[in-house]
Amino acid sequence: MGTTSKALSLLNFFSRATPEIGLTDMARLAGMNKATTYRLLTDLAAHGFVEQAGTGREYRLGPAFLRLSALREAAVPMREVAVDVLKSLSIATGETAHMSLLQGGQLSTFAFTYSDAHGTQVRMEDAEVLTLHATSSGLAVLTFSPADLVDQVLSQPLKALTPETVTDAAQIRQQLDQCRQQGFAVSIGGFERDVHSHAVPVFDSRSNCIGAVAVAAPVTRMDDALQTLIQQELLGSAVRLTRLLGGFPPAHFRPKL
Amino acid sequence: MGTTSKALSLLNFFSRATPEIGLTDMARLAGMNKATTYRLLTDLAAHGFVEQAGTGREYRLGPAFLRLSALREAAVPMREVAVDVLKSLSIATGETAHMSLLQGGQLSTFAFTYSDAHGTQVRMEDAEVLTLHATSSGLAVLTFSPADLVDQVLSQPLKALTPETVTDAAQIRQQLDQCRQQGFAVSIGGFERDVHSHAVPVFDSRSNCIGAVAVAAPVTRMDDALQTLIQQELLGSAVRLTRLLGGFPPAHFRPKL
DNA sequence: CATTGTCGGTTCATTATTTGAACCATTGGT
DNA sequence: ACCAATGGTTCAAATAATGAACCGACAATG
Repeated sequence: MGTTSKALSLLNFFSRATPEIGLTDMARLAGMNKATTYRLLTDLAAHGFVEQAGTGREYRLGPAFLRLSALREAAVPMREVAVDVLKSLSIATGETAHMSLLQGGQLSTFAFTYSDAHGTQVRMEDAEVLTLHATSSGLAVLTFSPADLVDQVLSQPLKALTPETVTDAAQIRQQLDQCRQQGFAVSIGGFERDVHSHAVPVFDSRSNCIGAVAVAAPVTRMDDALQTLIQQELLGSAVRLTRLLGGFPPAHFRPKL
Repeated sequence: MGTTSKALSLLNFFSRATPEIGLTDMARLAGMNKATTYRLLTDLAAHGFVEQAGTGREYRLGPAFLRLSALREAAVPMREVAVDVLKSLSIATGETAHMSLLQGGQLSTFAFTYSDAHGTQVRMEDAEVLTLHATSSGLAVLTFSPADLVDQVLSQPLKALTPETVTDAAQIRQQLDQCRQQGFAVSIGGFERDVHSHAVPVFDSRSNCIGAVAVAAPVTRMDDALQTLIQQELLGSAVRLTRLLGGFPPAHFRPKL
């Protein structure tokens, strides 16, 4: 791995749960020498990609991202486009709609909309990491990802996030087959208890799967009629989103509408 | 310069005006070999920091920034805090208020609010680069920056953005002296014609100047009363913002209120 | 329709940078 | 007063970055 990649990979250790990381911890997390880690962090800090909170304190993500994400959004108004599509999706289904993006092997939510049709709704958080094996979005993405990513994910021990999480690799592969046939993936309580979610992949201009659109509803509200509605709306929204983002569904994405 | 810094510095060439840059152009801009540039861009692309638009197309900023800026904002809700302060500032003055951040020698706007007190108002753009010598924010930042940054900026030929832009280094140093005494900087039509703006620096926890708050009004509306109002409100807002962001004004920032 | 220029991308011997074990200096807990 | 952390630093050894030249593809040009 090149030096640049090492430096950039450090940024992936920051998360909602651990927004600040000390030098020693970071070195251990990255499996790198402390001196190396220090120099990389210093380089990142010089460009505002990380900063140190107080005096001699831990590192956290820097202010550069504010500027660069504003520029990105100005060049490619992805979030705006996504929110538009998600909004109508959540209105049509009466449930929470969200979109996630795959970046460096991690899937994280980047936009979501709520419906006000019901008092209860599934709550989302920005930039939350969605496990690939335990969410409908993850399954949808895996289904249309290169085999080596699938193998890599499924060869590791799979963590059960709820009692309902499917952690058996063979069983997950079955789910992927089903998703390939139906065009959408399903997860019932696999990520959060009492949440039933459907997801459909989204593709870029080279037909690589870049993420997924999903609708999440409380299991108590889910019935056949709602499932059918969600599946139809979701497939339509995902295809529309793919097109709006300048992407093309691959040849092997043939949902039976 | 280390490899990491080189890679990160490539990102600075993207701007609102040039959101996409080809390999050859990028190499020329960065003054680096094409092969080097290619490898760096590839590394950046692997982490989602840049991406290629179509097939064999130019590079642009990638989707990683969406995620990382969301995480940054979750850890350090700077924008939220800033917008709150700016909102009351623009209400109090009846004019456009904005805040800019200094990153890697570049000052760029990262939040702004409008007032609806008048039909005309100064318009802002997100992530717009503010020149250090031709804007009130730039002058405010320079005033409280290390001498070497000031020297570096003023030793280069200064570009005139309007007929009113002050491009004489000695004259600018006078403006900096005045800002040091008054606590705020002023620019009349130096960046955009017919815009009269005031700015006050903002500091971090180590009392380094990290940016500025400013109020921009049409020159036609500016009179003594408005100037006094803006200066008072601005100084108060900047100090409040510095505190809210966990910063401390340095010993030599002594505005006479 | 051949010519030329430019583009993104690739190669590989040379070279300069990164690396990491050991070492400081501080801090905070016991 | 001690010990065990921490962030930060050093310098010879090892490795990764570098850049001139080179491709193949495409577009404009004559």
